[in-house]
Amino acid sequence: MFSLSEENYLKAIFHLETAYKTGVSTNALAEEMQTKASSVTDMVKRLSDKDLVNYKKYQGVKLSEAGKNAAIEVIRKHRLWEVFLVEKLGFNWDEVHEVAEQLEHIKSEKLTNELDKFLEYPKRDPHGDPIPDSKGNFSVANRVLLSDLEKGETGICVGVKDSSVEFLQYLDKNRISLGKEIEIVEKEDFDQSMLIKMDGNELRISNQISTNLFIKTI
Amino acid sequence: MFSLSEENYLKAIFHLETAYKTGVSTNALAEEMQTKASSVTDMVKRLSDKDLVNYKKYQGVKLSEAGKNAAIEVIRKHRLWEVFLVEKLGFNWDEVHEVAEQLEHIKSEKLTNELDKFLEYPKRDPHGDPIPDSKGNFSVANRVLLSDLEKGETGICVGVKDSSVEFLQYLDKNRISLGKEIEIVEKEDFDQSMLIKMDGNELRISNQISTNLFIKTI
DNA sequence: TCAATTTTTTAGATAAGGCTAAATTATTTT
DNA sequence: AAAATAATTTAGCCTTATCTAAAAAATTGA
Repeated sequence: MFSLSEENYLKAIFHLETAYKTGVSTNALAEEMQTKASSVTDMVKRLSDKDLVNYKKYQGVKLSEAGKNAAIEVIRKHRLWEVFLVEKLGFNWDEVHEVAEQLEHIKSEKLTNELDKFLEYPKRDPHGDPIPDSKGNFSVANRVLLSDLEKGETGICVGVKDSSVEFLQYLDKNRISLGKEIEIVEKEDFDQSMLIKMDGNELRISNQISTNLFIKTI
Repeated sequence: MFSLSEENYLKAIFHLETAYKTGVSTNALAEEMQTKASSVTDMVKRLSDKDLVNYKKYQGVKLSEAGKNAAIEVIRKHRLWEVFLVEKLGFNWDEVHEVAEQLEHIKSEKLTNELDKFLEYPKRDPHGDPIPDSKGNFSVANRVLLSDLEKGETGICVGVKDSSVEFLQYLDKNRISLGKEIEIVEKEDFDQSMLIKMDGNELRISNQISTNLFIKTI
């Protein structure tokens, strides 16, 4: 079994690896983990001793097969608990992250799998992120950013890239939620802001918003 | 907030205090915590610095009001999660302890209270132990041990004192569960074993069994 | 009561995980 | 290609929670 700290590092490395499709630098990992580079070096050595990562001095770090499996297991638990909190306990999607960060470290294979069953094997968490199944398989999304759509195109909102409380509350305030159909009425060349149409209403959104919304085109 | 270790100590002190209605000795606490007396002394000093316990050298330890509240909160969470595991995820009553030991440390008042609501404010956990409400109030049991009943008396099984896997599995094997009506057919003076009647069948049980079953007389 | 025994505390170590400051290696710039 | 800058690692220290061994206090019992 892995310690809480080890699991958090593995998860962070996994996220950086998939986001940038490259080895992860010490500094990037320190930034992600909100800690110091020297602490990262220490931990990365320990993970390397346990063969959870491949690490060579000054050359960053990559997850091994075992490390990747461990990271995916943590992510699976995190996302299942998020579904539980929203679907069963009535949490809002901006309230679940912190609690799921704790719940994701509970060690019990039976618990994870029974929870999965209880939730009827959800495919996505409340932010639209895919939930790995018990074998670690992700349903890979074919989704694009709203900012990639052109004037006249239409799509369905299927996920958020940024899942900070602030962004999620902005979306709530503007009635944007997963499943909503969005049409690009106008796209401003100067600042990339967009006028969109949703539920028959028009709404102007900045580039910072449209680059954080995942869309499935129809 | 308290560390995992602090919470476990507070819980252990609470259990020993209520079981023996007296201050808790270093050795007793070491035994309960499966650790060494010297480790207990260290921790007890830390708890005392935080005013969670009252401690004087060589005189054992007692929970302060704050310490008692913290302990009850952990116990509340433990027992609510046990109900969740059994009622919602289909765990058996001998499988829940280990997982609940982890879940009891999750910090989120909202989570605890929403879980309580989701479970419809259960009064007792799967072993018959009372669940404190959000204010920390226990429904105190008026229950006796099966071993206290005399020949001819009848009662309903309402809880177990020992909730080890072994004992619980023994009970399952013999179809003894909470809510069952039990009649004392015969009581053996020599070894205190009993012949009991349950569901129309007779069963002989040892003193070790009857001193670990809580009964409500009718 | 005073010696023997038991209980509890102190002292000194250890391991995980983190920090700061200094040293070292890589990468850019000129 | 040397100098400047950035990234990374090392060294040494801190905290929490644990341990063993030894010392001290409390209790028991002859």
